[in-house]
Amino acid sequence: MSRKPCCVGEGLKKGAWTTEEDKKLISYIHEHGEGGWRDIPQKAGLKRCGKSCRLRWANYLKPDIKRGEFNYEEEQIIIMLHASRGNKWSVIARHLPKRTDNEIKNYWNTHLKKRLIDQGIDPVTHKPLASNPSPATLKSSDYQDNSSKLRNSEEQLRSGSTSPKSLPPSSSCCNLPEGSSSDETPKNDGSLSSKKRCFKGSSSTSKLLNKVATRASSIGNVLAESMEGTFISSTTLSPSLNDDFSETCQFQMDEFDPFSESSEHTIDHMKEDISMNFDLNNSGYDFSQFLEQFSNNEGEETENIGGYNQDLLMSGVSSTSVDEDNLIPNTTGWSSYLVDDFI
DNA sequence: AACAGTCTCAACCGCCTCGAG
DNA sequence: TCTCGAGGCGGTTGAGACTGT
Repeated sequence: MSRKPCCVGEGLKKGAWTTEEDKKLISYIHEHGEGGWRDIPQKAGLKRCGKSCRLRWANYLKPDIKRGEFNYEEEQIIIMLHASRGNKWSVIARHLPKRTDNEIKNYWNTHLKKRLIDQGIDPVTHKPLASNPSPATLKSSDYQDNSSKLRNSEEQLRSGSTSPKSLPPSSSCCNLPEGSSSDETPKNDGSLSSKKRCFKGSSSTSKLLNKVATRASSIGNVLAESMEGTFISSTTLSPSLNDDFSETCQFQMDEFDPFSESSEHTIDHMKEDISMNFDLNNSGYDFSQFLEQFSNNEGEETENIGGYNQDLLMSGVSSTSVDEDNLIPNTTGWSSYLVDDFI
């Protein structure tokens, strides 16, 4: 059954919006509020499709939209959530306040996806591609050289003094002086592409992405199972989450600490997402227990130095691959943990 | 300086979901 | 229960910006 198009394109304008059109739309919505999109073009004096108006408002004009580049932590959230939810951009957007699904989708397609591929990680499955060049091409000296820079850059990120594109690996690989690129807006000064190319060549980035992918894969599997309801049926949850589950997750809620507001927000939405897919009350599942379990696993995190845990990545059931020698104690946060492991 | 290739992202398209009648 | 329409969503496109030669 074919549907009638939402707007019959008689005299309707398409393409880029002009400032004048933006003003009209903003003015109208400020006065009348959102909704009734089909009628808005006529009432606002716009020769646009209602759908186009809604998109323009939602993706660009809405006052609480955070524009500009994604910061480091936002990237981690996107990667993790993509691992668990796939291309559910609207769901991912709910975990990133003030970001639109369209923006996240674009950022994934133009940046994150390519970077994962470059590092030998399948952006769809978040598992290694058939031939993963990353670990073999990484030099341990690279990690050491970059570790301090990574810390500095991350501090900049936290303080909001750096632009997201000047991510730790990016800035360090380019050997740019501290701060030289941090306050630039690539889109304005044309430096975006050069930075991007630097990023691709970063060995520390390889490591970082592998670690992120590892976590993404882990939390992705857990969340996916949870949301499908198979987690409850296939995992012993009573009286509490079992050890296998803990090891499988490889995910410590403490790591969210540096996210501050966003981490709280993220966790809340994770609860929401999971609760939407199965009845937590009936199952006896307690999300706070879930979080507590993760927190209590501090120190059980395992990684393979110089590469990443292939078993973990490949299987998503990582409990069989634990490197006891590389336990990470006293993780103070997701980001610092990632950085710490470079040392 | 000119051209070709590449990248980015705003915007569009078409399908899906959900609520009202 | 069914139909219809508004809004939402994810995939795709293409103009403009940028880079390399």
